[in-house]
Amino acid sequence: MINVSIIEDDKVILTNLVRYLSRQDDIKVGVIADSIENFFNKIKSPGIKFSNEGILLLDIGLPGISGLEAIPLLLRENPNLNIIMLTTFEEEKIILKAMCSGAVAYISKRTPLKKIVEAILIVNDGGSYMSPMIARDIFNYMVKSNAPKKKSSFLTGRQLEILKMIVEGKSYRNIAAELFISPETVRSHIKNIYKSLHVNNKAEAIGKYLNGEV
Amino acid sequence: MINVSIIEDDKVILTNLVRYLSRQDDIKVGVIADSIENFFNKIKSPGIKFSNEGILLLDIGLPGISGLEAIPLLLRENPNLNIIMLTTFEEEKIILKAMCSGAVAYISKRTPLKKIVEAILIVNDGGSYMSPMIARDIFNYMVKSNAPKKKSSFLTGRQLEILKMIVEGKSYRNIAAELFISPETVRSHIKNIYKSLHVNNKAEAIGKYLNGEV
DNA sequence: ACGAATTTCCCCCATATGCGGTATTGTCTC
DNA sequence: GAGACAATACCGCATATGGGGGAAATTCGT
Repeated sequence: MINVSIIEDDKVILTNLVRYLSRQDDIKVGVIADSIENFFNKIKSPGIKFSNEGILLLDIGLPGISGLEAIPLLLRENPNLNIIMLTTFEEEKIILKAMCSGAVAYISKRTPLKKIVEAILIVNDGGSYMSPMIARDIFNYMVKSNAPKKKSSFLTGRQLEILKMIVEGKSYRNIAAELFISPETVRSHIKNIYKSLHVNNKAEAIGKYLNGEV
Repeated sequence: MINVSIIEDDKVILTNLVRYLSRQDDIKVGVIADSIENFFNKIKSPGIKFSNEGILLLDIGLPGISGLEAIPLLLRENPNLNIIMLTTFEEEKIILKAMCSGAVAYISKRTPLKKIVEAILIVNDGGSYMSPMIARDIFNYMVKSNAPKKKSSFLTGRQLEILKMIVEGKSYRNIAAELFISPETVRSHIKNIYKSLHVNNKAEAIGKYLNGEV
């Protein structure tokens, strides 16, 4: 039995959700609220028992504290809560922010109720659900954030190999041993790496590497 | 009608896929191959027509050139190709790499054929499909890379201050000068930082810092 | 096949870094 | 007021690192 709580300010959507979810065999509708404040009041009141290990359907556009802002608050109190964001906005930035805040799934309110139930089951199973358009946005984001990194790479294969080992914290000596070359050679390579990257010490080189500037 | 090509070295899986996909109304099976090399040969041979605007199901673990390595090659020639990765490995790193390389969807081979067709339709529609477990991995990745700033911070304010300067590539001497303290003090702090972080050189400390582990 | 680029190796020398100690001062807590 | 800890500072020593050279072998591109 999956305990599903809901925070949603739109009466119509909320009613439909509660009605539909109540009919599902494996789902038990828990606390329902129309705002974050309201929700916190309810779960603190003695009459209501809130399962803090279940699933929370959370509207992103709430009056007062927004759903987005509420994610960290909710997770701090209930770290095992699985939050599924509900929203009408499928904008990339909001999605990314929600994901980074700790929500585990993201569903458009236009999604049929049946799919929402499916998402709940998936999340309960340790998975994560994304509407296809949202998934595509995320893919695009990932591609975007990684594609323009290939611009540079002034470095030769050997140099890159050695730089990686530097980043891993290996000493010249270790690198030399691992590559079966002389430490002097390693030093030479590193001098050249520094010249190519326009840096003059390990720290900056590592910084550039880890920032994808290599 | 969606044109779906397939590169997959496992005969059984390939046969099943082709048979099942052929039966679908909206799908036309295009070029099939068991390796990247084979695929390129086929699409270059005059007898075979390859729709470079369709969908390509691409196995990630191919002999010779791997599916992962092939993504950029394929996309360079056919920028409008939608690549769906097929794989048995649902490891986070591979997924991220595939996504970053330009694949638009990622499906486990364990996924039922019906779901694979669903994914093809979604991708054809401009969306993106991810198996739930993969989606969860991605969420976790996003969260990890942005949220966990609270976890650690074993470091005192002064230590953190100094670590930041280390990361910026400053020498002990520079740091000392900037903080109006003795270089010896800086050395002391750094010794303590290393102890706290369980590292024993700059490189590892910088790595931890830039990976958000501090 | 020739030159460019890459990879390999060595020298010297100054400084930086890592690790082992020890010690003083102030602050905070119990 | 004892104990813990942060911040300050110092010493010595071994190794690591950065910068300056030079030079041979190998691979690569055209």
